[in-house]
Amino acid sequence: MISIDETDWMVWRAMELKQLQTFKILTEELNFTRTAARTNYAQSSVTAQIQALEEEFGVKLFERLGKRVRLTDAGERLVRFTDDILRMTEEAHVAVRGDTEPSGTLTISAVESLCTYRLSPVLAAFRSRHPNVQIILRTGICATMRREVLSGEVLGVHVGGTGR
Amino acid sequence: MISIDETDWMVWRAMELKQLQTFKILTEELNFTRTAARTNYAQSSVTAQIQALEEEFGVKLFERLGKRVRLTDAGERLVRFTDDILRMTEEAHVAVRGDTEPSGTLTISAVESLCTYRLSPVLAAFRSRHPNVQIILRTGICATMRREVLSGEVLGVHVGGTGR
DNA sequence: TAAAAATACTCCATAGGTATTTTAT
DNA sequence: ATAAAATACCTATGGAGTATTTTTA
Repeated sequence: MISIDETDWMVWRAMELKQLQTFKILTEELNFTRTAARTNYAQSSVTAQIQALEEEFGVKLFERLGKRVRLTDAGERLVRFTDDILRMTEEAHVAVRGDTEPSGTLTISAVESLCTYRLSPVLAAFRSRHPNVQIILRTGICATMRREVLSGEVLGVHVGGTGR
Repeated sequence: MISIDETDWMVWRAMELKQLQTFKILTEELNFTRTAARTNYAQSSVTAQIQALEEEFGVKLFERLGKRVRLTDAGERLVRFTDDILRMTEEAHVAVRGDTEPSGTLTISAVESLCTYRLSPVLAAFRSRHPNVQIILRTGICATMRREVLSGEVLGVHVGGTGR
């Protein structure tokens, strides 16, 4: 006789913060398409993420009533936790960096060739490490980097002062 | 003049629960190799996960002193959050499933061929959906499934009564 | 019939593994 | 000399996208 139990195995954890973030926004929007827009996912990706959560929990989180989307009871229960969990991850970010994190403004003067070939990857790395530092490039145009920034090749950076 | 700022971008969220789980175990073990064993990752994967966290936070979480590994101050700060975050995800699992989740013992009698070719994938799926159900197979040996279970092909299931 | 979610499929980034090198004791 | 972490490299998985179908108001 073979007995299968799970008591001394860690529960399989497929749920990820990324999904909880999407879930949270969907609870606000109650609309997959708008949620996709807000999260920069495709609509089908939102569906997939929510389905993955529903599969993990073994319950439906939303009722799909044609054009109406409603939270189920299980979804209501999850919402309380996700708010806390996501808030706590934000706090962790702040707390862990602590005081050691430089902030302020960094102004860099450079000739264009240097800027093009050397600086942009360095800045991308620097910025990912020190997001509280405002970076100002004191050079003419630096077309290549500007293109990279605008096209999103340099992650999470954008050219300021031009609207938005 | 090009000005780069991040103020109206959502903070990039790369941190995932999977990594926090590994981080937590590493804080207990203070040893990458043992952590790999406990988490069923390769040692290099543990390194990669921790490095990803360190990159996201922009600080070292552990001091590597040759054979000694120690938590940094930043690591100490993170540890408080991860405990809460991970505990909360566990609670979410329980709460969301609520009363709708079946529990108890499921006993199945089957001939060995059925068990081998049909049952084991079904059971794996069933079990991932209903982890509180104890499954008992009432057949002779069912060698194939036993092998799958022991070798980990059937995720998170193990043969009970043989001392872990 | 229109608006929204689910499905089918495709692709590629990357998470994770293996093998090796580096490092500190 | 040894034990442990980092690195280099590769591979396969699955997350995310596009296009399409299904659904129901």
